Amino acid sequence: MAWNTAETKRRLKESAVAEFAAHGPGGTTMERIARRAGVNKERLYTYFGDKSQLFATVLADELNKVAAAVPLEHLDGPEAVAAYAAAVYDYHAEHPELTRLLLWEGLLDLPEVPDEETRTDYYRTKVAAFARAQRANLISDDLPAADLAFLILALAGWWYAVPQMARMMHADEPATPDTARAGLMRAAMKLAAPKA
Amino acid sequence: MAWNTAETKRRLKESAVAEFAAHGPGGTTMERIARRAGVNKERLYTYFGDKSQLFATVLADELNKVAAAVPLEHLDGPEAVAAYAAAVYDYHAEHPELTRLLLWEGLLDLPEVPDEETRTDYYRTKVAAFARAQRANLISDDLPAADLAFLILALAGWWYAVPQMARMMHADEPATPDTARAGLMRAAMKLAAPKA
DNA sequence: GTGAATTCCAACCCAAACGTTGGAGTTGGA
DNA sequence: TCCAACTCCAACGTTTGGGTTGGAATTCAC
Repeated sequence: MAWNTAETKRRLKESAVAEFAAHGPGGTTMERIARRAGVNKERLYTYFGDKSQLFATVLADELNKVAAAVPLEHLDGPEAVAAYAAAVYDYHAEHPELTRLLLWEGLLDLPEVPDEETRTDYYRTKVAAFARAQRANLISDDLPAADLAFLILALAGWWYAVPQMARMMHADEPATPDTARAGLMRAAMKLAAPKA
Repeated sequence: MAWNTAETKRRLKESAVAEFAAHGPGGTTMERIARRAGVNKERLYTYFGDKSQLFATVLADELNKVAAAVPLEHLDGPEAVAAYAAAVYDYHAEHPELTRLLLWEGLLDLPEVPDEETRTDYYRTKVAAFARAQRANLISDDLPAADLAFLILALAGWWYAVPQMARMMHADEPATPDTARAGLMRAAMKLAAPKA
């Protein structure tokens, strides 16, 4: 059988993403990552360095995707903000591993984050879109653009950050993904609505 | 020196809360918990069972506090909702360990949570307060009460869940705890404002 | 084709951490 | 006062898991 280093690396990283997302940096073992990829453990060390380096690599590569995800060029009103919030919500649903990596990164509370520059730039473009819409009087400007953008993401992300709280708060009338999504859109719209 | 089992237990649990909150279940060692408490490791096992039992105990005891925290009897309008949001935000700031435990619990994604009954009841009272205010036409009723309450908590908690994202999104105009708090209150008020 | 460099793995080393044990000190009741 | 029960700890056994090594299979340059 021929060597295929690119494929081996890919498999290892894919496996690392899954394991780190599922169990966090502390709960993950190099052994398991390698086994899941069907590759010898030693490959991890030669390709990616030790465990913490591997974790940093995974964070940098994957969370860049999160920051870049869900394109946002033009916001022409509160409805567009609601649609954006819904798209972020859907993105979380489709990529639970990335959401979990993001939360785990938050818990590490590093003074600086892998690839902070690039990711900051991505977020900057989102904030800029909100700021433009504010200047054009298309959406409310009583919150700083960065706050507004951040809080929209909060509405979408909180469901995934504390699913147990979501379950307990909705004990009497269980929330489905659809009702959650609808409520989220309505809330986003209200946050973005310009004063009458 | 006289024995003092109650005090020993208290010290151990306090220490466990701090360690688990800081490093998560995976990153915490029984050794460190015991050392921090100035007690022998073996005490942990006789008093609390193994590591996972200890973690479950800590979660149950401490997260009950979170659910019960920030009293909320009567909401007489959007301003009261904003004040509640701010109080929750302040609570997170004062008890970062509990916030972190909550997030860690969320990441474990257990099918059931320690002490789920009791905690559900606490959350139920919060939702009920929102529902009462809605029926009295004091706040907006275009969102289900549970959704509204949950999203208010989202606004307050997201800052602590993903501090790195907060930092990156506010790169150009750094947010202080005060500006964050002010923005949060404004947002909460808008979510709760009845339609004109 | 041959040898140097590369990819891969089984087996190993060792430190860390979980959990236990045997025994010494302390208490309280009969 | 004596002993049964309890509190505590130092030291230990064992497993897990991070990281390495020696060597076999493969590739590629010449």
